[in-house]
Amino acid sequence: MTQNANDLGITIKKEDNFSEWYLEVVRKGKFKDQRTPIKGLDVFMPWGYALWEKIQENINLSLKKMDVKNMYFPLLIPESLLKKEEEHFKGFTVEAATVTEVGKTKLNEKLIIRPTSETIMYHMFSQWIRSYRDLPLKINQWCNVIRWETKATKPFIRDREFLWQEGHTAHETREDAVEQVNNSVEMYSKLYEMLALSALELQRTPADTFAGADYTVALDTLVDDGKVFQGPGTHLLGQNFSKPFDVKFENKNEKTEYVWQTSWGVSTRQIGGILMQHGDNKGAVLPPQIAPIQVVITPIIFKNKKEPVIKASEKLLKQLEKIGIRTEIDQREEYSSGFKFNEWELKGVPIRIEIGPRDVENSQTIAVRRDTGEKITIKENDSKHIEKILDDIQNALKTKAKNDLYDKIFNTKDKAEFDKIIKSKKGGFIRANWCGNPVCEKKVKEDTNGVEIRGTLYNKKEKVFGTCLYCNKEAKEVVYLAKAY
RNA sequence: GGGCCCUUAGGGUAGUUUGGUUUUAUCCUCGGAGCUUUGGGAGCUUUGGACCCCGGUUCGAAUCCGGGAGGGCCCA
Repeated sequence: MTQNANDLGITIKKEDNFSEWYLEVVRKGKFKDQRTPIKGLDVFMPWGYALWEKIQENINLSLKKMDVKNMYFPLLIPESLLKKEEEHFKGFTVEAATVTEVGKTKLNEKLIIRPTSETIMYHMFSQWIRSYRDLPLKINQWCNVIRWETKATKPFIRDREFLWQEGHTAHETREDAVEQVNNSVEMYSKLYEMLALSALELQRTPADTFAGADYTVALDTLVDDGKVFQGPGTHLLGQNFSKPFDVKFENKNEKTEYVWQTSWGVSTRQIGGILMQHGDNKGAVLPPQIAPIQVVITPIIFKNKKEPVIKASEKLLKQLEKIGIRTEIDQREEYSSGFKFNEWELKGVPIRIEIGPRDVENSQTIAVRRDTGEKITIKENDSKHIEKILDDIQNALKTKAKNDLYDKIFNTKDKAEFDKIIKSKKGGFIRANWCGNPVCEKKVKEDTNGVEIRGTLYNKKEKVFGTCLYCNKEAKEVVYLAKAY
């Protein structure tokens, strides 16, 4: 290998310096380009954006099943509107960017670039909803939001601008709203199947609940360095917004009531999660279900032997496309085969197929698995075999993610055990018991360099098996703790 | 919120400590043109491309000082 080869590939090992490794994967796999003039506002490169499109496809299908309609709301929110729900306002103004002037004219009122759209949407909801016949109202929007991080940014994981979907629903009863929360959580766990990520569905503590919500459920994943990575969140807003925003309806008994609401979203942050979880020292490893290209065919072209190789490649392409496998032929002649192999490995395409003159003679091809590097001989016309390998890869990644998660949940029954495991400096989740006192919650985070209570299992009441991890008094809940990204 | 490090072509770097005819800035890679190649990052010829920004010190600044912006790491 030459010096050149080193520079083109991943030069930092995942196990040596996780953060730097991650940045190389993002850059060299051409997922994002960070070289913009403004911190935390990056360019999504086609390969990175294609992943987002796959996530959108998956979510849009689920939305359709739940009868949620896509809409679009304005980018700017008058400050007075954001202020209507006090907790919400407090939670978001710190990172909100505002528009204060146009040309040389100062605006009468600050316009806030949406950090999330509850307020602008519910202003409209109050005008649309009159009767129980208007409910449930279920809408979603795909958009960008701005949350101005002041310090550390990290592509996909912590950006100042990111893309997401935010779903918002209004219901007649609390029960209906809770059911929607359950449906949304299920939608996200389905998405996680596609991403081959494994997560705990955790209900956040009151201190960590979405600003203005009754409760929040979020999917927490572990990444390789043992830190927790927050995935999609779902919030039961209750009537906290419908009251200040005056979203009322007349029920069947002709009585006026406030609606019950939910909101939920998943962002481009997931892409970072995929790269962190599955990537290796050769670059990204994409789960087949989300990979924009699942199979890349690299014809090995020799002078005078080009025709049959290209012909065989095109034939295989057609076969694979016929059974719905996203396939591409890399016909570029200016690059050597070795160069192409490495490049597709950086990008994380699940299977590479090599077709050279020798293979054409033997009526076969060589498939190489991105996750294991295994070389598999595929007989001509056996495209089903390729399909099976794709399934195998998806399952292998999923299983690994699951093991990574469950291998890193450590049980502690009291303060002594908890302190001991903190000292041993393992990453991952700590499963412990908590008295429910927010003071203990706060102190624990302070004393442990940021290991925080992430919540309790959602919809699964666990039996307390010890005393509070901080005060050692009687515990009320089983909680999961971890250090967060 | 606190601390530390970094910024030289598209990417990676040498030079910065000790300011100067070694500086119209090194090497590799990269882009263009051409020829030869292609089973794990091919070779040759030719050509192109950079001192983050603003201000200060100085006869003279990539180099020293101040500020800003951008990038990164660690801690709360």
